[in-house]
Amino acid sequence: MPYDPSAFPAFAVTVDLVVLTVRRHSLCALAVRRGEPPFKGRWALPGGFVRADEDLAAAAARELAEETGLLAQDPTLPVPPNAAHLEQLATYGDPKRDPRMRVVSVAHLALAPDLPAPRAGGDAHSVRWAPVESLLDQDGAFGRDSDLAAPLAFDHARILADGVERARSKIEYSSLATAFCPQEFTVGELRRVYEAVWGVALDPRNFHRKVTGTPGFLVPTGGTTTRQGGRPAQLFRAGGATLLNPPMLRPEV
Amino acid sequence: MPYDPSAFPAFAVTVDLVVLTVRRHSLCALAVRRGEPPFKGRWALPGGFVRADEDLAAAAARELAEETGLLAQDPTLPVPPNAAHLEQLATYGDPKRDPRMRVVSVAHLALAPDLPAPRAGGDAHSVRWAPVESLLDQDGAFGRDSDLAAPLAFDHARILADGVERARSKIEYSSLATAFCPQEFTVGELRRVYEAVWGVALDPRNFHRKVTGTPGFLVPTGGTTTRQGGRPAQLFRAGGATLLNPPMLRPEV
DNA sequence: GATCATAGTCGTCTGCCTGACGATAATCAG
DNA sequence: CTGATTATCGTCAGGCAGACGACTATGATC
Repeated sequence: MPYDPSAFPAFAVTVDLVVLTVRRHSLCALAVRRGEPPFKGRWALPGGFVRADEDLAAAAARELAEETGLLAQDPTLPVPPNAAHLEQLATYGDPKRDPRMRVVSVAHLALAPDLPAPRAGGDAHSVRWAPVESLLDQDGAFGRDSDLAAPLAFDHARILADGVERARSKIEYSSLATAFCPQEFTVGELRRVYEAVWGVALDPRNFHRKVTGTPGFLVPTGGTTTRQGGRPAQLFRAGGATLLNPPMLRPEV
Repeated sequence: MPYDPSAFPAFAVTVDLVVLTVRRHSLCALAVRRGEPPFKGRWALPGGFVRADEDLAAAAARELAEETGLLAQDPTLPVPPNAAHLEQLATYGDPKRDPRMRVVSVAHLALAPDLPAPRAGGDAHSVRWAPVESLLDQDGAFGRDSDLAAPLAFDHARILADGVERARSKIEYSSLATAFCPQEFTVGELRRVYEAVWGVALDPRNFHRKVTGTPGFLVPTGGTTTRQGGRPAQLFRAGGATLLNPPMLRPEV
């Protein structure tokens, strides 16, 4: 294990972000259009270089804020209205993943509520929310006329797929699905998050029983809302519980 | 997102290994003694630089083979007798984690059966299996006379703790516990793996019912053994199933 | 060889949780 | 007022897990 500082290969280190949200009953990811080669004009995940004196999580939080205006959640602070969950996903370092040089990318996963306003910064033509199926669909089933038909740049399709799978499995045994909801939400809204992330339909009655019967998962705020139509629904906030036991298993195929 | 190859900070990238095994009913990790500063003489996780044209997984497999003679499992090949499970764990990149320079370490988790022979290569004084509790015990409860009393070098205690937690949670919902067993093993041996990893006692009858009743988890080889004493036990191999559904939840506290 | 300790294997019972689904409640659109 | 929509409560059967009794097959000990 030689440790001569001049005797190691130099790498570039980046962070790439899988930013997920639920809009219109569909799981969407943030994509940016590349303005330079390689893959110029293609869609890619947001990301950028880690600075020389910057922690990986800090770099991911900075990129997230630059692209979306969202703040990474700090457990020691009260939750601001534009907080997103941020966690490290995995690291991708295939020597050929970037044709120009050796780049190791530490991918992060961010889960955000549906943003009412377009993102701060960046122009609307080069950054957008897109349903994950269309981003992952390499065969162009979403139509040749769509500029989303081309696969994502670099190995970003793989990174996105890994991030989606992480989100899908993690909401099974944690309360992470609330990260997709605004601060106050109804049981039905939370159920639609599960349905969008898993791509299945859930029984509203059993779901209601499960989430309201799990101690610490939801705390009622006392208010009600009819924003979904129909009978007014109770509003809840996320409770302190982070681990669901027993988990809510997604339905079999 | 500027991409000028000369305009990015240079990082060193290493892989560190959390190699776990079960010996004498106790979860143990591989530790190496550092021969040079910083942290000279302290115990650390095995690891080393990623080579200029080497994939991260390949670097981890190489280090694993160098330290233990174990081969990383390749799903496309028949399982050799000295195969170990290897997966990426997480990446650690605090700017101050190495006092000499900026080093980003991609930690990997390896699960291996108890090795009957000492490791090939390396001398016995600088590499050893140690119970994870003693490695993680920073307060020296294992005695000042033990050279294990000092905490692990760098942020390796944190990495080890993350690896142990990954292993603990992953054997809940996967068949990964078989990676700690030899190719053929009994239900009782598998149960002792769970008990060692979780640090709890499990009911032998319920455990037997669960693992033999889960399709694809275990396949009987037809043989029996009495190496544990008592009534001869059936021998099994790991089946094709990798996901346990429903999972085997570890008992509450 | 009888006895004992040890480990493995098969059953039983009870309670909890889930999936399926009926029924009722409270709103809005016509 | 009627119907559509969503929320919420209840019921029931099946599956699974925890607790634990019973029996089996070996080696060790007397």
